[in-house]
Amino acid sequence: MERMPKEFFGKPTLELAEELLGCELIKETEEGVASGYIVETEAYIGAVDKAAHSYDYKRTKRTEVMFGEAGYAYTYVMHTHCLVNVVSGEAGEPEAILIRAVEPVQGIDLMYERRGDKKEKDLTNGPGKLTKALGIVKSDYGHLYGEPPLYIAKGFIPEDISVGPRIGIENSEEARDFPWRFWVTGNKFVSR
DNA sequence: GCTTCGATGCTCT
DNA sequence: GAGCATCGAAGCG
Repeated sequence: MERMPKEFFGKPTLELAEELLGCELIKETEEGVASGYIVETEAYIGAVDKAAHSYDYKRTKRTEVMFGEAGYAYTYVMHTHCLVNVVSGEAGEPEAILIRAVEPVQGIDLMYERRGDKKEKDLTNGPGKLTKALGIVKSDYGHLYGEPPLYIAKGFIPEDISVGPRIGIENSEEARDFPWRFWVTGNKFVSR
């Protein structure tokens, strides 16, 4: 297994969002290792994106990590769920890539334990589901991807990639139409 | 304190 | 497969 070097994350956000598809996202815990291939991502570019927490360079305790260098984890707790992003873009630019879906690879038994007795497809086909399945928690906030317990490694090369508008941001005016969602065409673990 | 953020997992069909 | 109730934390004033 080959971990991504920090330099991998040092490219434009939209480009990185596409290249993350097929990469393996790995989380190590005391219970064991769980991982999955990333099959769906969304880019958030705070400077122009009303759907982002960091819109208009709004700097808070929560968005702070997005202003830093690329390659760090931005975990965001919403309700009972936890969503995970990869910080991208130049330092000072609040940009990140939300991981929306993965395909289970390692520790599938562990995922069933965490998620309950569901179909395999339901383990990780949503942003809140995959964090629970992999055991990603709020305290992973600010962790650098590349070091255990949370990191990204090479996976597979997607045959075909689709691009389209993002999901769940209807209240974000023109930002809702930005084609900043990427997914592996035809993969059944994509959320929809 | 009140508002603001959206996904999950029911149920019903 | 569609509609709806429900859930917690952070920001802001």
